[in-house]
Amino acid sequence: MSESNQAVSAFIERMGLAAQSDGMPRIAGRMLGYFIIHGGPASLAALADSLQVSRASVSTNARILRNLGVLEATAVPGDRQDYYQLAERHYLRLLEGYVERMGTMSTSLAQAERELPADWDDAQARLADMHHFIDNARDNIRELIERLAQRADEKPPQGRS
Amino acid sequence: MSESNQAVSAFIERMGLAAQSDGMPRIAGRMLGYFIIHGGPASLAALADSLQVSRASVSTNARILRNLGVLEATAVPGDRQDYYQLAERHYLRLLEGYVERMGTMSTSLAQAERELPADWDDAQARLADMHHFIDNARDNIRELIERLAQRADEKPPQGRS
DNA sequence: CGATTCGTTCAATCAATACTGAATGAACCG
DNA sequence: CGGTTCATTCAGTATTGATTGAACGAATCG
Repeated sequence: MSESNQAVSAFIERMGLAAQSDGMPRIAGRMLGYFIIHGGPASLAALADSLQVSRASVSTNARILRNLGVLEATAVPGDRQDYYQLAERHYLRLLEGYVERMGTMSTSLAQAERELPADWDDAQARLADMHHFIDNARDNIRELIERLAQRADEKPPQGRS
Repeated sequence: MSESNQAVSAFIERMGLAAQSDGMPRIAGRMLGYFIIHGGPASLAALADSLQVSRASVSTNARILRNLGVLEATAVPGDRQDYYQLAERHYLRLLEGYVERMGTMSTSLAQAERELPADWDDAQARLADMHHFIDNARDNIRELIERLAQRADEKPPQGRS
């Protein structure tokens, strides 16, 4: 029992670090870890209690995850607290985040190509090269997402607690 | 001329922001932007001067980019300064970074599966589900990288300044 | 209604980390 | 060899952004 609890918090903490290196607040990552382990709907109060952070933090980070589409709000009949649970195929959203960042990258490149003198031959070549690559990669990953989402549809995720 | 300079520094700054949202120091991003625009080998002194930052910053960020494989050291005959230039297909390295992070994610999940009680049915299911997805995505992106790297081999990038 | 229980927001605090200047050491030059 | 020019490292500063406690407003219940 103490064994498992140890493993659980280690995992949750690791998720926090991983989130951080992805440019996300650490608490958001830990919350995600919590849900992966404990599943099911959980109230903000329960999260704050379990992760030992303030309710304010839980509230703001819940919103972040909700906006990302990783968490979704749910309701428990007869209880007026807000409950959250993992969104179906929440991990797809992480990839979508990558795709989005590549999108802004792409538009930056396009803008540079437009605004720089056309006879900056070398610069234009490098911009176009990179731009082409990014768009290509983006399309591929997007396609990958759709393929994976579809495959998950065939064998939908199981089991609520 | 003032027009282009304006566009150049805007682009460089944008690259800085993009780098930051990827969890990288802003100056590293700006350096990358510099090289995309100006190409060719550049000395640390030139970078520091052009980007208006200290030599110390340029030095440490150059090492970061070098370790990432985005920049590579080069030499100019008759000049003993250190020169840097963009690595061939530097953008591939960015994707590789994603792949790597997915790798650590994957091992975290594996470890949790191992250390948690096997009869935590729901938790194990969620872990396995996510784990499976991540590995899948990782393989796909890795494959994508190879495909794109290969395609670039056929029509290798042109033009030095 | 009055009291209570929530969730959210906001100002303030705290922690992390990027950046800098000065010091150090290595490589070259006369 | 002294002198010079670099790059790097390190301790300190500054900035950014995450986290918190307190205040507020909305909803529920007796």
